[in-house]
Amino acid sequence: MIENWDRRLRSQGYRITPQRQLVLEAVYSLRHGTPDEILAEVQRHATGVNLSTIYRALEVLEEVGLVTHAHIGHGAPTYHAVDSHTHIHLACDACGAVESVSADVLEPLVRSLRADKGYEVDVSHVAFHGKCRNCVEAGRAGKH
Amino acid sequence: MIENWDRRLRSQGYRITPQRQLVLEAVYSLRHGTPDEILAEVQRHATGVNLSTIYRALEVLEEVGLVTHAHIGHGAPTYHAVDSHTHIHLACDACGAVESVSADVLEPLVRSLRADKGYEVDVSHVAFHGKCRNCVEAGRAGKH
DNA sequence: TTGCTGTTGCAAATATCTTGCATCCGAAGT
DNA sequence: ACTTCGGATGCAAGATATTTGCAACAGCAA
Repeated sequence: MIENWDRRLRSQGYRITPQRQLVLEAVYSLRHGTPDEILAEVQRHATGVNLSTIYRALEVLEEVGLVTHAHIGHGAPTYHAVDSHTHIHLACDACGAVESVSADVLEPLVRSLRADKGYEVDVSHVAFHGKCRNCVEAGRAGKH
Repeated sequence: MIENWDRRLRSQGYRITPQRQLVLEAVYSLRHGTPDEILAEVQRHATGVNLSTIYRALEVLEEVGLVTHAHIGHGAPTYHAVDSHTHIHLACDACGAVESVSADVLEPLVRSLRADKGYEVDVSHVAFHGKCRNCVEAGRAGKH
């Protein structure tokens, strides 16, 4: 897990709690997950934790920059850890697979949007929809 | 509105109904809108139309390629017409504004993802999160 | 005009996320 | 270690968003 995650919380006036640590660990062990999935993972170690606590913990962890989320699917945001290696998501509408690629591929685009529009892309939040190699080759339709 | 929209429906075995036409018109007149907004627009002409009909109509219209949707905000997908001018959305997490830019800016990226990963990006579905020029300059925080 | 079958409206069911509140507990000060 | 204060949690109810079952309705091909 990340260095000094507890410092990050405390320095913003937040407390260190078992629940927050569990949520952060869950986000790390699942490489990315929805609040629901994170709840399930957390509950493997602490059954009593409530879903609302997951939401509140994720909100705080995001606030201090330990996790971010991206909207990959329909309504369920996907949270993932903020680590050294920022990545973006390629979601397949046909089979549901999600692959990650380095955010470096976005650099030229990010630069041009900044230059032309003054718009700052939140890179960690980027998710593309489309079809993965397998589904393209199999000619599968993308039902979303 | 698009040429032969009714043909598109009928050729896939769907029927032409007033509701579907109203929804399609609404999507055209709002340039993009959530199911809720589309309902409101439709109801300016036909009060009795039900929200579930909007959802079902959008599903069918998307199926035959007359509209698409992108996930701009949290849970609310935004639908827009499939017309000659494909565009992508730049959403501002600080002020909520959404601007559209031509999808052409994505071309190089799309090509490289296709070449390197075999992944086909659904361009009409792309939405970026970040901060718009105004909010960058004002130093506003992006609360999502 | 008729009949087959896709469509709609309505209400109820899901799914997802948020909030009020009483209780609990982290951590700073002693 | 003990106390105290305010942030954090669990629970249940509420708010939003979307889907679905079903009976009545309505395209449209013959």
